[in-house]
Amino acid sequence: MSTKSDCKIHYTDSIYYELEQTSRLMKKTTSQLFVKLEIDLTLDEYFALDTVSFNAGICQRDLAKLLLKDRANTGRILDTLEQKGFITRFIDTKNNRLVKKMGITELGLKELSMIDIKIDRYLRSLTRKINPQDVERVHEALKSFRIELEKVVEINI
Amino acid sequence: MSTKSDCKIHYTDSIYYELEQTSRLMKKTTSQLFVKLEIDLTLDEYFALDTVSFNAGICQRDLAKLLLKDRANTGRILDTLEQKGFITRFIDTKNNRLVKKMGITELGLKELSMIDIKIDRYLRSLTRKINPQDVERVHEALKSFRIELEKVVEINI
DNA sequence: AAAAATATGTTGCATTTACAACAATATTAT
DNA sequence: ATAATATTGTTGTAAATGCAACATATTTTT
Repeated sequence: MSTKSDCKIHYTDSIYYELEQTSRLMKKTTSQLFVKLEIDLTLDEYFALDTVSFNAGICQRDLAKLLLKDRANTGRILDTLEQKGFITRFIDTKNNRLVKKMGITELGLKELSMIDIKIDRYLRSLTRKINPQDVERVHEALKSFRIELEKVVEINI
Repeated sequence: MSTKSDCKIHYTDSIYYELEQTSRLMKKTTSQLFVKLEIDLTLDEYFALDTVSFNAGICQRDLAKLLLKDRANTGRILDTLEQKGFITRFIDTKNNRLVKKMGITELGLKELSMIDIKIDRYLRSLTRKINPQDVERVHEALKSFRIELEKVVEINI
């Protein structure tokens, strides 16, 4: 029979759980924010647009790696962004191979800065309640942990 | 025009991103492990079974809160665990309300300890490569960050 | 030169997920 | 006492996700 005094580490006490929960909380907060501010991009579309904006001429696969999505999903997100006129896609070559590169449009830039202005106020009110140094400490700790983890896990995108 | 010298904090530099990426990596590692070890529970089923095992008599909604899933999903996961004979469900009352409580079965306990033995070896080989103190530091930092976050976000389960 | 392997993007599909609507019951307010 | 509200679990549904298979094109191997 199992009791709370087990020596075994249970799921809810693991770092796995803490990561999952924190990640979900962040997603939920930001998602609720997007609804409240009447932003008509999904979170993923916004992240993609932001990432394209300062990686001009990136190809889909490289973007997929940055966004942590597979190629199929990334393509679909880009489809909607292109259809909304926020990015343009064009065929080019990378290492002598045909790839689809992309860039942000004027309309996309306008949309992006509009969203950034909208959420900036809210994000600041959030970080006012949470000590920025704590956030930075977690961020740094997470990053080195993640980099170690990447050495162990095999990912194919 | 946006360049890499923007003062704006981009998605891929945010703590949000780091959380998402680390969380995904952990999930992928563990998921690959389950396949390799030929464990025929999904990750979520395993987490549910583990959590039920030391929260005997918990009701579905409370379990949903622990598992960070909504009630619908939690119910479906429990359906499969019950169908496989790893848990039993029974009607009881909590605060004078009818609820579905549950407990782990003998078969479930056997399955759980079998899985635990299987993955223990691998998890130890993982933590051997990553400094346990670093892991613990990240874990603690994450936890306090998450608790602060919970005060800000509204969740309804 | 031919064959095998690799890189890139797309399509199809099955799974997971969240959200809303619902049913049943119990509590609280009027 | 009746109506309104709240709690719990289930069902339906639309969206997101990841994986495998495919189509093309290029590089590497034989």
